[in-house]
Amino acid sequence: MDLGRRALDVAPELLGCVLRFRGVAVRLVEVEAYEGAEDPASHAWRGKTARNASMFDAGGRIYVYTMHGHACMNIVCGPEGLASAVLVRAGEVVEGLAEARSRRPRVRDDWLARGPGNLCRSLGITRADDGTEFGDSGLELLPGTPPDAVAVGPRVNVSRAWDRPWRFWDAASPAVSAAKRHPAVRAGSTGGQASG
DNA sequence: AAGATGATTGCCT
DNA sequence: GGCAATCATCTTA
Repeated sequence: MDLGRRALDVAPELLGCVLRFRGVAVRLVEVEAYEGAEDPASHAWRGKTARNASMFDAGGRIYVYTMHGHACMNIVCGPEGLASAVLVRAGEVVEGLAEARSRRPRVRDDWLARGPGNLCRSLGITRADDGTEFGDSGLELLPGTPPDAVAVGPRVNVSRAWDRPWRFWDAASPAVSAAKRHPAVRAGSTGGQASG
């Protein structure tokens, strides 16, 4: 995966890829692109701050922020200074199931990494991991099985630029979050209906 | 130093 | 579907 390109190009290709960290690996099934200064919904829209600094680094590391007490992670893309990143919203646990279960008790396996906060909890990612580079601390991004059908639609819970269809998800995955709130505006190869 | 905000979750109706 | 919980970060004074 070439993370030197902008997030909008990288995001759909990340679907199906496997993210491994701290004994748990997830197959990515839902992502959103955020395009820095040109994107009013991005944390980087108003420039660099102490919180989003790692977003401005060159692609190949993660940006982790906390929101309402939950951690959320982005895969930073593009050249240094662009602040282009892909929010990882959901995945399916494919490795370290016992470990993931212990971090999220009383949740069905399909939903262990459903939602950005839940995915980070399953992987053991916290704000302290902000800026970690792929290859460091056991953080890995591996090729995997791409979805049969990729659905595209507006991003979830953003108050600005809500109409940009920059959310991509595996139309067949039960781990995709919040599909009810926004309809798909376009669908991939098999034309799958995404929300359920 | 205090108040508003937000790329969320989970429980209640 | 609606809303309260909960908190780091940013804005404003």
